[in-house]
Amino acid sequence: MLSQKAKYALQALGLLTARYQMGPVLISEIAGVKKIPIKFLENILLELKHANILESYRGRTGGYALKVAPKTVKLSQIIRIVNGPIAMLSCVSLNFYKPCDNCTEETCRINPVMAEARDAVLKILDKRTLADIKDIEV
Amino acid sequence: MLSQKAKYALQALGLLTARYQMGPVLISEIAGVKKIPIKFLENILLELKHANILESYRGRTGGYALKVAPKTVKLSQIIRIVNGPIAMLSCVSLNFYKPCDNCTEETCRINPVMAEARDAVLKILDKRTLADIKDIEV
DNA sequence: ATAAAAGTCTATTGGATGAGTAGACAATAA
DNA sequence: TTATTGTCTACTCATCCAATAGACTTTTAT
Repeated sequence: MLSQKAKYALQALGLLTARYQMGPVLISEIAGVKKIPIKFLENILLELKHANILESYRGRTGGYALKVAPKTVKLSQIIRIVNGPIAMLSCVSLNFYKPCDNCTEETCRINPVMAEARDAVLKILDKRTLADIKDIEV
Repeated sequence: MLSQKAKYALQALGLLTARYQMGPVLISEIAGVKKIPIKFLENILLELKHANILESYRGRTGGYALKVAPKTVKLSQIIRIVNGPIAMLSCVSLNFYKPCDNCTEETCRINPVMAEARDAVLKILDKRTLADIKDIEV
């Protein structure tokens, strides 16, 4: 299951996508619309900024905005940033690979099934972008 | 990511599948072969027994054994028992459905993507059974 | 009978992780 | 120059997970 943080991130991005190229949006506005604790949302947006998904402006007319075109940001990318690996086992993770304890990958029969499951999910999450989760009403 | 408990469960089931219809296997033997803490493994096997996947025998010649044919037990079923929902959001879970907070499923654009991802995983995990993760050497 | 060996079950511990908070700081526009 | 906004580090609190403890029941072998 996705973490609360990941859900909030996707919701916030849905709003920011709808406001793409319409100037920065205040953290407090996003928090208000999406019912997200503001200080928690700060952390999340900052993390997405560090990952180069968002840009921010400080001072009076500050706020957050999408840094790149919505269609260029895959959902798989967002989930990896705010939620971690997509695979069910670290030993089949493409971006967070780590061998299991006591698991010889050569003879392990679980590994190939989980690799297949990972590919199935990625097939979905790689072809969907922020444009697909854009808020309808802004 | 699957929990440690789920990994251990799958490993233990791999061994018990290889020993199907060969009499009960001691918890201590499974623990030894698979390097699983014995008391932890006890809990896991008991849970699988309560879910009617395993049967047990007490006393001198006791142990655990598969209760049903390996091919009849889907991996999706095992994962739900020892790890919980397969879906990434509770609001798209088939077996553990629970609406998200503040999430109106009618306008939510994230929901349908996650439903699609869930189906993709289930397509894999529903067609694979214990027979597919059976240990090679016993 | 009875002792040894096995699973059963409830409760507890310790550590890690997650959600959320606090507060000082830096930058910017009016 | 001041109010407003984001930045950053650290912290708290609760929950969950992995693992353990120990008393209990059942069964088999002697």
